Amino acid sequence: MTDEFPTRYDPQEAEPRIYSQWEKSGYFNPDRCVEDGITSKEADYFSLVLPPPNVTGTLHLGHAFEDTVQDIIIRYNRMRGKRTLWIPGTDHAAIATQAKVESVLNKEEKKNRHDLGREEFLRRVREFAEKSHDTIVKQVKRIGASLDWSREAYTLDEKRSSAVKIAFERMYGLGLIYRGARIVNWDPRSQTTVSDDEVVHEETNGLLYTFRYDKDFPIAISTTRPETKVGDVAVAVNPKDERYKEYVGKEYKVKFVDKEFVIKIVADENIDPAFGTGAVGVTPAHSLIDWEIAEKNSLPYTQVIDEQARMTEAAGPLLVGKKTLEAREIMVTWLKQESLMEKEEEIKLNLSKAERSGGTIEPLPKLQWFIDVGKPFILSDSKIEGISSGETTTLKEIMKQAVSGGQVKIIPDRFEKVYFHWIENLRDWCISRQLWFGHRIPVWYCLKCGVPTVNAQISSKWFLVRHGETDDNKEHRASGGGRDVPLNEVGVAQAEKAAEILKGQNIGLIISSHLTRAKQTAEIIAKATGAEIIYDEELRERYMGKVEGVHHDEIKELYPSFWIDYHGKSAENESYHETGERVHVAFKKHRDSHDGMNVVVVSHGGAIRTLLKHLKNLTPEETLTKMHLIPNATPIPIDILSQDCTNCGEKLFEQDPDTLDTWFSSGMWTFSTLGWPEKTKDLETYHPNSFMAPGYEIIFMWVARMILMSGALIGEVPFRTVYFHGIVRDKNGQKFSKSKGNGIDPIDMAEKYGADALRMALIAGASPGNDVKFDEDRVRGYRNFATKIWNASRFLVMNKPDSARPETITPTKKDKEILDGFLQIKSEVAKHIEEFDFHLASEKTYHYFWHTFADKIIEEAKSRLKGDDMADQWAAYDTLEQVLLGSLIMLHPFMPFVTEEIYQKFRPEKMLLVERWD
RNA sequence: GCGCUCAUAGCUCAGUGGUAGAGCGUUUGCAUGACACGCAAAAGGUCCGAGGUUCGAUCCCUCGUGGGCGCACCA
Repeated sequence: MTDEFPTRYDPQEAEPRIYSQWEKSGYFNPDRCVEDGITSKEADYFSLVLPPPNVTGTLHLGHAFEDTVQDIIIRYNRMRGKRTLWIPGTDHAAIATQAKVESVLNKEEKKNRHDLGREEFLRRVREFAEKSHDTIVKQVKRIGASLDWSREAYTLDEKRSSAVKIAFERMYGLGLIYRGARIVNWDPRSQTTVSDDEVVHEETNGLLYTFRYDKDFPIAISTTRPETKVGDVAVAVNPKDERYKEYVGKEYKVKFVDKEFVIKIVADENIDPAFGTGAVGVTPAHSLIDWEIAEKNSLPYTQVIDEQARMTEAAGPLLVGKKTLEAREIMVTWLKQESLMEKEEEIKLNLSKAERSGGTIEPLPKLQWFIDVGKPFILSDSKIEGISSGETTTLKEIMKQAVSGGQVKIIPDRFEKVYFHWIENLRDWCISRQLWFGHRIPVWYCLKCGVPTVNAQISSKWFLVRHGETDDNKEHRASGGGRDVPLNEVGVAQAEKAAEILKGQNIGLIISSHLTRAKQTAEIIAKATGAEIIYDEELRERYMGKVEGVHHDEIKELYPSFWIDYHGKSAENESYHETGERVHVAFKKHRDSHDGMNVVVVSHGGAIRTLLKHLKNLTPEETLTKMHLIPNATPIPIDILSQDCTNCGEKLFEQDPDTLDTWFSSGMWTFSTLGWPEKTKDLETYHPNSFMAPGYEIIFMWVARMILMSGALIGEVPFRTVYFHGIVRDKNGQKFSKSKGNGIDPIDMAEKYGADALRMALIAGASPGNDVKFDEDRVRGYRNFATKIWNASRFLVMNKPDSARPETITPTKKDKEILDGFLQIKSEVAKHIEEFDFHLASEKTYHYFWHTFADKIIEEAKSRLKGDDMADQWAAYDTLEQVLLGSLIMLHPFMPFVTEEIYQKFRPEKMLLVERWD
């Protein structure tokens, strides 16, 4: 017996073996438990869903901690006989993952995402995400998390994508999602908008400048950003401010920098008379507050900063094209030269930064999609306490009610205050992101009139493809319908890349220009897609007459209007106008005769450009100046929807290029994982979730959004209890982060000391909502504890009485006391778990096992086991065994591996995982 | 500015209205037939400061000091 019970337990060997045994049993899946009669069909449910880790790399100790908390409660409830479901999954984490891949790309290949193009970049991101996913799954399993892998989900998988689409449509239909021009937080570094919650404030030292627009202007204003002042339209003062009362309502013409302005004096409550001069220059385009003041007073706006954080043309010749900081210096110098500067003083100010990229947020007016949190709508089917079905409510109200009505219990309760406070200050949620990785916004704009269609299915897709590169292209020679040159090497590679992209698009037909460069491109695509090619000369490039093959610079000299005159024919060429007409007619003909299939059209730069002029209803000027040149071998998708444009009846659409805020899909996590929008059995059975264990740092980003989405879409709260755990920090209280290099891989800890030890170390010192400082010494301590459990069990095996087990064992008074004592502890532990005091529960089991069971009970039993009284030997042993097995049950949620391993040595036919606690 | 939170043994942290606990560390014995990742014993704390409530406070209240964090403003 001692052969198979060495003095040391080896977690590294045992843990993976035990995990796969559990997996094979299928008992992580509640359906299986019911089938095998382990769980009653009528039993209560207990469900939770794993907060999906971001596929940005690997898990850290914080995840291990989070997983442990959940695993404890799920194992406990499973052993209590409930139908327990814990669903695993991962989050695509749009901005975080994209940023990660971009930074790798930049480091390793010195490229940005635009160098690769949308499709290729996304392929790389997916590849990366998949790798991360695999690592993450391995890690989660190593920790011992008893997740039902058969239900694994991903926020970007097919089911979740379709759920997102339907959610968007429904919320749009309810008027909860709208498109509007508003001031948004623009991150110039990652070139996207971000939500208010993704902005962090950093205190910095700044200068407050006080100046006048010109000498005759009656009021001096204060600002920290003089460069934005060229976008001013008004000066706002407090209505009670006596100094300025006489000016309110008046308009002044000013000459400022090199522009003429009209500045109106307005009154606004929000202005603090004590700050600066008590007068503020109102810059609606670059400040949210100013935007609101402008709205109230019907003032116009001038955008003077662009998406690159550079000054626009509207900023005037002195500043145009300059970075904002440069522009600031220029402004300050100018103000001083003109003697308009009255004061400069140092002040502290908060700089807004994008949480992910660190870019300085630039508030800009942009046309974006928003969720309206204050809009009244009818919640048709409500199970939310305090809001009845059919009642008019708002998203804010739902979020408030869910918690104040007690349906969502927040632990620890101090976070309720934080939650309510956030809701009070909540503004509309900007959900569109200018990122590539994520759920594409399910909105199509009519190519012709631009009107959006939301509730739509794609019935077929057309792709316009310009041929790959030729030597003419490379050497900047005009290459029209009169020249027939082949692809060069680069061009072939480009065509192959395009073919790769189109391969997955179920292409039914390729229609190509007959010119060699197009033909070659089409053939490469045909090979990859298996589609047939038909040729149409009408799709040829614009005929360039006398300049065919001539270098672009030379053309500019010879025929200056050649590239810019839409109707020009000066080089005996075909005009752009003529080309467009020709190609458009051809395109229309093909469109009509190849309905319902996905088609690739291979043509040329000028031809596609002028075709798009017709399709998009552009002016000649827009076509030639504003529209970008068509890149080689990059498919331009055009969607044909199941319905025509409701505004103009046209059939061709392009999808909104933006993607959704990643929290939009994570907000649906509790029900999208259960199969929503289908009315699945899972959804009916397991929603709302019983429990949820996120970190308190995502209370707004995620938890509030889950309550919002769940309320809006299914009229339910997402979960009953939300338990906020703290952040795991290093020994010195620092957050773990890659940049600090203090990261610890939970796998390393599990390999070194065992997952059981790691779990105990994480959970034992952690009261709800408080941060945990991680100390390897503690892990070692609990590794020792695992060994203690092991050896106490070993003692029992070695000291089992030799005689035959008697029919009946009569416990002594002492035995009864011991058993009563144990049951007392066990019920206390159960109570702690049920009250989510996992730290108390784990410490109590620890203390009992070591210092009561091992140190006292076993020690005291030794003399009885060695005594002469056979019956008493058995009585003593039987008590020990009962307490041991009971303790293993009690310890199992915390230390699942070692307890399972030992339990099966005593009860080979059983599995502790599904043994009953009571 | 508003709010939250923490301050307990050398370190990291639990905890309680009746003068305190764990892990690691330290000291002293022990190779005691389960376990040296152990056993037995021990040292070590005016439970941040001041005041209040109470028969009694480390725990409740007020103020203060010093950390951490959130939110808002930031012209």
